[in-house]
Formats: sequence, C-alpha cells, structure tokens
Amino acid sequence: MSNRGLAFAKPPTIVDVARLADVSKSTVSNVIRNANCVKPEMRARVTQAITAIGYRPNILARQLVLQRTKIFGVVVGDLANPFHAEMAKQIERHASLQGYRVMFVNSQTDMAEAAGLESLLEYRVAGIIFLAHAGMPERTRQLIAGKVPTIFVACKADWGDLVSGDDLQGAKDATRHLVSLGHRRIAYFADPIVEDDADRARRAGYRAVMAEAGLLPIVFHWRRSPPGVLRGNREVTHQEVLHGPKRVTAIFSSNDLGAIELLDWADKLGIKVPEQLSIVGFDDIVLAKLARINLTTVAQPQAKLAELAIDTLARRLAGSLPAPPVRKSVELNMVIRGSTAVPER
Amino acid sequence: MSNRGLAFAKPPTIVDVARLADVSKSTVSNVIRNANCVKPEMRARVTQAITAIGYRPNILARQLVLQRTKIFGVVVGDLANPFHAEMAKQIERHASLQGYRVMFVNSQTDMAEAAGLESLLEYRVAGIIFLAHAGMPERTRQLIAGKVPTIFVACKADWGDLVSGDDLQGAKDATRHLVSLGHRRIAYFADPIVEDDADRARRAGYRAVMAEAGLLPIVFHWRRSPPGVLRGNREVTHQEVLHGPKRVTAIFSSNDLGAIELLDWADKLGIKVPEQLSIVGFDDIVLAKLARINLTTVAQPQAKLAELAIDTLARRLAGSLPAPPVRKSVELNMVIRGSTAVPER
DNA sequence: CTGAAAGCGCTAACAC
DNA sequence: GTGTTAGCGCTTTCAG
Repeated sequence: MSNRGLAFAKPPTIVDVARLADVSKSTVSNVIRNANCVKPEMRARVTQAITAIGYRPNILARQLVLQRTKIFGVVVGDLANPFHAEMAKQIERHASLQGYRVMFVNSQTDMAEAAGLESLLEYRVAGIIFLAHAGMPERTRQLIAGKVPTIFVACKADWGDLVSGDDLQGAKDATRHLVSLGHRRIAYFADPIVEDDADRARRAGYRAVMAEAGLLPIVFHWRRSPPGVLRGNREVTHQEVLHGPKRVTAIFSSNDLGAIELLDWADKLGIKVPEQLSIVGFDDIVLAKLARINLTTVAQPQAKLAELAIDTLARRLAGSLPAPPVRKSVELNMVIRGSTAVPER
Repeated sequence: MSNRGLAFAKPPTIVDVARLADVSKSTVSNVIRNANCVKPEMRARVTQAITAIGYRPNILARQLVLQRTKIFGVVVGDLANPFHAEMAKQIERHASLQGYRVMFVNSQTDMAEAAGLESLLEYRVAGIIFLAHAGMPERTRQLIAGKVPTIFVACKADWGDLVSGDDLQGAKDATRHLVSLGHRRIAYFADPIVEDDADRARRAGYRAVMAEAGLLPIVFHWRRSPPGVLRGNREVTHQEVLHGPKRVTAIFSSNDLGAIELLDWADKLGIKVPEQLSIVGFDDIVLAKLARINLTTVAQPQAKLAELAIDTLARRLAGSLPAPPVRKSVELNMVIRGSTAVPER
C-alpha cells in the first residue's frame, strides 16, 4: 500500500534503511545477515525501519560481493522421460525447501551439456546436481575442477559425491522374484538410455542370482537406430527371443521404459503377458502403475534420493563433510504387479 | 592449459584485459558488449588479450549494474504430468537457444507459487513464463505489477501476453469426429487439473458441435477427493455413466490423463474400448502413443508453443511489441488412434 | 558493539 | 573513438 503515486520509485536500499533507523549501513547489514553481534535495541530499530519502508535486500548486489549464489545448477536428461521429470520435480522441491533456487540445463547431447555447464559456472551456482550425464567424464571434471561441489544422483560419477539406489540389490531382488516363480530361461534386456554404471550394477545383480540358481545368463541390448536387438554383437529378431524352442519365459529390463516397449512388442506378436512371458522393469515410473501397463518393477525412492542429494550438497557447502567424495546408496523395493506370473508349462 | 600451478588464481577481470591490451576498461567493455563504436584495430588487440588470458565477463557484476538478468523465471505445474514436463523441456530448449537460462519454480499450491514468484522477482529475472497458474490472478498481477514482462503458455491469463492452442477449434474437431462416427450420446468429462479457461473453451467447442448436430450435451466433472464423478452437483456412479439405458457411447475428455483414467475405468467394468465406448483425449502426451493406450486425441504442438512463447517474450523485452498484451493461438490437430470407433448397435 | 571506508567487476555517461 | 569517472547495493575488514 505504500508509495502510491510513486509507482516507479526505485526500491529502497540498505542506506535508506540506515538513514531511517539512524544507524550505519553496516549495522543494517549485520541485522539482515543475522550477525551475532548487534544489540537487541538496535536490531529492533532496524527491523522496524525495514518493514516501514518495505526493504528487501538486493540479491544481485549480494551475489557480486560474495561471488556466489544460492542457485543450484541442475543437469537434467530428457524431461520427456518420466523418471527424469519426477527426479527434476523432487530436486526443485527439496532445493526450494532449503532456500535454494534451481537452474536447469539440458544434457541431451555432449555439446549442450558442456555449454550448459559453462553457463552454470558463469552464473556462479553454489553447486551442480547431475541427474544425467551425457558428456565425457574427464572433460566435465576439468570444466568443474574444484570450482563448485558436485553431486551425481542416480548416474555415473567418477568423482564428486554420489547418491543412488542400490542397483545391485534391486536387480538381485528382481531376478530372484523371477527365479522363485519358476522361470529358468530369464533374459536381461539392457536399455542404452540407462547410465552405464547403473546398467553394469543391475546386470551384475542379475548375473549373480542366475549363477547362484545354476541358470544361464542371457543378455540382450536394445539398439535404437536402426531399431533392433543385439545379443553380444549378433542381431537377433523378436521372434527368436520370444518364440522357438529356446525362447525366454521371463525378461528383466534395465528400466521401465524398455519394459513397456517389450510389452508393446509382446502384444504385437500375440504373446500374452504374464501368462506366456513375465516382465520386470526398473524405476517404477508413473506409467508402470497404469492399469493397462501394470508392471512389476523395482521402485526407486525418488523423493528420498532428491532429499539426500540436496542435503548432502548443503552439508558439503557448509564444509561439514569429509574431503573425499561421499557415496550413499538407498535401498530399493520391488513392486509386484501384473506383468509377472509362474511360467506356462 | 594456462595457469598450471596457479590453480587458485582469481579469474581475470576487465582491468587485466585492459592492462594487457594497453587500453582503458571502457574500451574493453565496448568490445565485449559489441558496441558499434570501436576501431577494428583496437578491437583486434582487445580480443587477442581476452583470449590470451582467458577472460570471461563476470555475469554477476553485469547483473548488478544492469539490475536485470538473462534468466527467465518459469512457473511450472506438476512435472509428473507429462504435458507439463514436455512443456518445461521445450521452454528450456528454446530459452537456451536464445541465450537465456531458466529458473523453474513449482506452482502446485497457491502459497508455493507466491513464494516462488517473489523469489524470481528478487533474482530480477528478465521475464516470467507461466506454464501453469495456481495462484489468485489478481494477487499475482499485483506482485508482478509492471516489473517484468509475463507470458502465459496454454494457461489462464487475465493480463500479460498469451500463447495457447486453439482449444475451441480442437474441441470442435474432437466432438465432430465422434459425431461423424455416428455417436449420439457423447459426454464431456472435465478434469479439474485443466486450467479453467482451457476447460471453458473446450467445453464451449463441445457444446457448439453438439448443438449443431442436434444432440444433448452431457457434462461430467472429475472430483479427485473423495474420488468420484459429478453431473451438475449430483454424484453419479461409473455404472450409471457406462451401463444402463441412458449410457453414453462416447466420451470427450478435457485432457489425456483423464482419458487414460477413463480407460482404466472401462477396463475394470469390463467395457470394451473402442467397441462399446469411444474415448477422445486432449494434449497428445507421450503416453497416448503407447500401444497399450493408443488414444485418439487432440495434439498440442508443444515445441511450437514454446518457441512462440520465448520469441514473444524476447520481442517484448526488445520493445518491439505493441503495448497491449498480445494473444496468439496455434492450430491444433487431431490424432486418430484406436480408442474411437463407430458405436455398437 | 557500531561506524567509516574500501572494494566486488562491470556499465554508461561524459569529457577529451 | 577512447579514456575518465561515478556509481550499482551490498559485505567486510578495521578503528573507535
């Protein structure tokens, strides 16, 4: 309601407050920064003046002198991917809760990522959060050097802090679920959009359980262009995988998106899921819950991952974390839905 | 490769460049800002010095003196909603193309939106892009006042620029599609997560075509908590809508998410889509394309919407737009998939 | 505990 | 054309 008629008056600055409260700039500064050393009486006078003229500190000025911001740079993969979208949402939420703003840059291509990172660095972000990493690790490391703390969330990290789901355990659970249903020919399908490290860990979990059950591992790779599926470096057809004498009866996909593609695939070939083919995914994206999809999968606790990431980054900034990168992993839980069942006999 | 061993040397400033090139600060400034008035020879000397010491302008300093940034504030709805996620992705992409960075704030609740907006304003964003709007319009307007240009993308706007799909036309097309298939009892399902204005326009399109075909409009509203469906203010059961003598044979949902919920609903009641029930959605989110969903819908050209939004905002900032808010609407196209068919007889 | 003063790195008049 | 200079609004020594 103040300054009616002075619509375009410049916003009040710290000196306006100082003048009104009849103190010096620095005292006002001490008050707004919650410095320990200011007499209650002064503080009261200043706060009063602040509210009286509706003063708000100018973030831009503060940033300049501090040479740092309260902005987190977030390197995000394809937001069209529900897993990434949810991750981005949770990161924004938890950053916001801690008084941080987020600046998103896309990481679809190597080039875009590098440019985005440089930009984030120019803006002097307080920290960088990788939700996906498309660039070359070493180059990225060089770029960020010791400039700002960096945390990788559920994606590859050769350096910097890391929080992620326990992929190994999750994959073991998924594979055990299939084994315990009575499946013998269980394949692992690797979707290339899954980060290398995550894929490796999930595959390792799969292999471990297969070995322990005395079963032969069968590993396939999606290839998106030209579309196809590879076994080792040999191209295989969908027919071959799902029909024929050596067909598999169950598939563990390295992510939900791949699992859903598999579902489409089975539909087209007239193969019934779960009667003739069991499918397990990974991530538990929103899609997986749809009645028409109804996918058994390994859920990633995305809210918890985000919270842990922000918390870790904040602690790192506060200097209350050990020098070497910390790595935290959170437990993953299976969600059993309708895409898995005992094999037909 | 420079400054090995001086790892923590402070980054070079404009005066370092000036000294090296033996010119004044302002000449360097003129060069980096591409001011018209600087002799080629000088320019060369300066550019050379810049690359020699690896100078990068300090954005924070520039922001302080200009009192504005090259950051767009983006008010985004629920990123778990694929429509919003895709919109956010496209906005980031096009902003980035124009040299802008984006700061996302969430707008799930009224409170969160207000707080987010204040924060954006404190950061002196160059403009604000609404991808969703949960707050009270008038309060929001007051907050932003004449501070920064604002654009609404596919959401309510009583003021500020606007770009959106042509909801009226899209809804007409959708309804006509159903009518031309031979449906007579066609309902409109309003999902409350759709912005009021959009909903109104879509409903108007629906009503217009129904009237023109001499059919009775039947309007339902989702209610999320407690879950249910309302007709007027009377609660109706799913049974009542899809079974019984006065059952509808086709539904036009105000968005895809609602349409998919409808699909689940039909599945549970054992009603076959599209044989016994045709469903049309709105938006064409990624989900709609899945083989198991395969939804007929009205597609929103999200990339184009984003491009138009960024472009309009940039032009508004450049002052090359008329004073009153501009409103642009883009044509919507129907995508006919498997959820619609001629009614059973 | 408070005030005076020196910047942070850049832009933009305004002289020369 | 180019250099000089005065800020932008805040933090932070350093004296008192």
